[in-house]
Amino acid sequence: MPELPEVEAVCRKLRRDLPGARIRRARLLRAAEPGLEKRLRNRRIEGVERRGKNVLIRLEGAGTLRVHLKMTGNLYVRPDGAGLPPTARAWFALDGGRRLVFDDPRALGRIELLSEPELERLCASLGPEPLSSAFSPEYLKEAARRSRQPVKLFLLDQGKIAGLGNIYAAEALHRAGIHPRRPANRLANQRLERLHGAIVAVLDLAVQSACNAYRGPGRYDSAETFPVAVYGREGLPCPACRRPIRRIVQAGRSTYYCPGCQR
DNA sequence: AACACGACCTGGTAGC
DNA sequence: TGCTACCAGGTCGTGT
Repeated sequence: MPELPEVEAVCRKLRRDLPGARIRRARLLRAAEPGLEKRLRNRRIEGVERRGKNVLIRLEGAGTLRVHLKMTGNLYVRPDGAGLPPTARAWFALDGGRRLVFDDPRALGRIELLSEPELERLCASLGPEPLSSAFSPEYLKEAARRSRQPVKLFLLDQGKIAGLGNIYAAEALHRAGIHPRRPANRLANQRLERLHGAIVAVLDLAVQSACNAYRGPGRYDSAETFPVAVYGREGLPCPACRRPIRRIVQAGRSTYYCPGCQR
């Protein structure tokens, strides 16, 4: 799924097409409550934003459409004639003969309409944006100090940092030379500063990769261009020290790391 | 508080 | 070929 970088790429593309467009008709097959369709009719789209892994589409006088892509969701604008993939879970007829399509093979993604207070509550439940100034080394030190969680799980907690997911958390830990099982509150300040830099560097690069990796309808192929060091590479040599990458399971999810580089 | 685990869903692939 | 088992970039609710 899309983690922050892929969601950011989706938002940037939508931002070229959506602002100012009007929703003529909405079809929500299984991604939202059916009553939503009527409430979206003839609404004008004001803008597109991202918060963590959420796509936020602001509607004039009607609140904000929140789209969560979960594992396999994608959101894009196509001409009407382009047809719908069989896994399209929702689409929105726009003016100008275009369609906003929510494609989600695994059907875990969700669309909901949030009122202003609901939107505020959502945003308040999320930690700082890792690519904003709110995510400082000082913030990371303070947050880590209060958590005894293994650092990998700490990084996945959206309430602490918004937008990191399984791939880039593992990649950031590898760059920072930190073992994923190490408790967050037992990391020295210097190592947390290094982790902070690694998170920002990994996400910056991944956003670039995700934005450049556009290959065609509904694909997010950042993995094609992002230089993955550990994720999904069990048994393959670490690019830094050549020792074989290990896979462990934390909270039911795979974590990949290098036993040589990460302590 | 912290952690494991199942649920939500479908599809791709490795192994027999 | 065809079946099964397991895996998957996320999150939430429940139980210990």
